[in-house]
Amino acid sequence: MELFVSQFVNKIDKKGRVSLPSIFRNALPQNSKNEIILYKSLKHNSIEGCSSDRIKDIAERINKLDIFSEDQDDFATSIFSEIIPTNIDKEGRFLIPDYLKKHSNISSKVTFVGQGHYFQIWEPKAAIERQKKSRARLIKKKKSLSSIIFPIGSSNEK
Amino acid sequence: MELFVSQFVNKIDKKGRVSLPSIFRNALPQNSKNEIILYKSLKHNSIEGCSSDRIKDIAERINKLDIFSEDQDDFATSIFSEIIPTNIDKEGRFLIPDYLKKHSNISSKVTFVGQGHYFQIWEPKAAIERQKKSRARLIKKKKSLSSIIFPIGSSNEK
DNA sequence: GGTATACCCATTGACGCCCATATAATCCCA
DNA sequence: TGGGATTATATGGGCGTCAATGGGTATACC
Repeated sequence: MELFVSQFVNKIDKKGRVSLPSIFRNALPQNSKNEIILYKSLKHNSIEGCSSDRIKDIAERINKLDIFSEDQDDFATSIFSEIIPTNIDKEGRFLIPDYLKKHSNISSKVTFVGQGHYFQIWEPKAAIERQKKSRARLIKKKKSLSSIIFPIGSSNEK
Repeated sequence: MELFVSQFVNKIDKKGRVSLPSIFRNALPQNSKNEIILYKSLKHNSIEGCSSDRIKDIAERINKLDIFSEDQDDFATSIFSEIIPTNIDKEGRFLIPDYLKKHSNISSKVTFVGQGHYFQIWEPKAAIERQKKSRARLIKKKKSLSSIIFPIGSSNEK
């Protein structure tokens, strides 16, 4: 399966349309190239997107839960009600619903961030901030990890 | 099979008619696009709706329960006694019976909430409340039930 | 008759489809 | 390998279609 990788900044035009980056379009499965699914990120003020195939997989798993169970009800509400299918036009553009724009402070430009099986849509400045933090966290983790991996007689270089 | 997904707020007109959202109409099976089944939610002050095909599915599942069990009796009573088949007109609108409106405090507007194989109809403010709670619960449950929701919002970076 | 519901038609705004252009990327051939 | 030619991508805008809504009227049922 193709993955969503790399990063792109695109404009939102007067009509609210924005181009899905070409290589993201190519990463969509053959049978559903004209639709993507958008939803609020559970962790960030950003939007996440994926192919409809991916959602169908999840839907099947949820539907295998007991129809009268609490879990089934919770998942159904949290997931099915919060996802937005969005059509991609012949030029590869789509519309971002207003409430998702608000959620992520998006106005005139967006940054697409590949995340493998899905991608994120950020307000460009927020995307940069997020990247900095995430990088800093990684470096910090490496240090603590190295103290575990090389606990004794490790080089003292910091 | 098509699923009921996403959310829509629609108006109830003077005659009591309300449009079933277009993508919900499309999600109905080909053979029964002009009818939906309405019933009280067992859990909430909301209405639930689905295609007549789904009712047939549920009927089969109930049949498979032990015919002398209490569950069988309870389900049959609570489900089949109170469902309302409702016609959809040429413009895609239908009428919500008064007693269902009262049950869910509906007056001039409703929120349609996709739940996969079925959908809910809420008084708009109540819908927002319900969504907040359910989102909070999902985030809390995320880790223990990650096998199901992993595909969504699954960046595991902290 | 009075009430309720279905069908028909009209309006408005949003969205999809089509075409156009500029810039960037790629190709191809000398 | 250089440089013009071709193609692809991102973007802009016109216009027709459809969805949501409003309202008139016919039909049915009590």
